[in-house]
Amino acid sequence: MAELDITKVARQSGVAPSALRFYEEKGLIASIGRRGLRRQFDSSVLERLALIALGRAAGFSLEEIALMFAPDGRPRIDRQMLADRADQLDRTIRKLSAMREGLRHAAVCPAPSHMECPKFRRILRAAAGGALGARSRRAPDGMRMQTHR
Amino acid sequence: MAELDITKVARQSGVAPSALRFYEEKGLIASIGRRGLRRQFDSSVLERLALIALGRAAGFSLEEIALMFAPDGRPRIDRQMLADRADQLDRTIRKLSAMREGLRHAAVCPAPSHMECPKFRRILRAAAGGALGARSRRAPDGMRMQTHR
DNA sequence: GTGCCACGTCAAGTTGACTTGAGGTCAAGC
DNA sequence: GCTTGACCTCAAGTCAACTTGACGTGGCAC
Repeated sequence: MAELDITKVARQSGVAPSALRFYEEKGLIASIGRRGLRRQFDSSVLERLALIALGRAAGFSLEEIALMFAPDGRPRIDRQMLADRADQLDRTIRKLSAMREGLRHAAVCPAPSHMECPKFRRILRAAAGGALGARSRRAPDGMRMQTHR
Repeated sequence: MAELDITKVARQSGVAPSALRFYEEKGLIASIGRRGLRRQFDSSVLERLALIALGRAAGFSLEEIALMFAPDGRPRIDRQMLADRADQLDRTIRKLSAMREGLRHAAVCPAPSHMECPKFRRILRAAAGGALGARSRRAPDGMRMQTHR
């Protein structure tokens, strides 16, 4: 395994150096040493970062992800937790699919105002019942994709 | 349309009073007046809150949602924006579906460690290419569902 | 008429995941 | 040998969407 400095890791992983330092501080990754001041990483860190990205994309927090790594550094992923998260993801996907259909309809709906469209109102009720009604359960943070910044 | 005070609106919508005040401050909802100090709302605010919830669930920020209401208070939803968001949602759904399959497989995978499973590694590469690789495009905030707070 | 309490305001705090800024250090090129 | 520039540390700032706290007020029950 080759050694990479933080800049190379950043370039190859797409993770900002500041984020890499942050991850190290949180124990999510570990540098293998220093060359002078500079952190050196084993190239396996790239795989680790991919795993972290996977976890984040699946909705785990960094803290939860940290718990998935055993002290020896190898992944120690709780299979039940994975199954639970898969189910949760499944529910989310269903909700988003409904949402997508709603948006798609609203985009082409001939009603002068969306509020006058029965289908839109139905979706609205579903959203009110689904996104909010689930009793103290927050709506997903959403799928913000860095539109403008 | 009946008048509701903030407590009733909170109860019926599931939105906390502090959040309702916050929404009013942001111009997302408007109170119809006061009874003494207390805000009174037209019952149509419930529909509005549902619309806000729908927008949030679809991934719009409060700011974006605010722009969807015309000054007269009626929804002024940009159909192109909806179509765009539907497409974005679609991409997100695809990504999450892949993720779900990955999790589901990992949960039952017989390999002693996930890193030794070719399928898991394939998913990992896909995640690295999808969630991170899209060049300066952030991974979705995720589908955190308030597990433990 | 008067006390209570749920409202009100406004500023500040919270959370997660980072980024930014100030000030310091060191490996390498000239 | 000295400058340079990319890295270092540590604290503080950012962003979104609210919540919390401190302190004030007025409608309603008694």
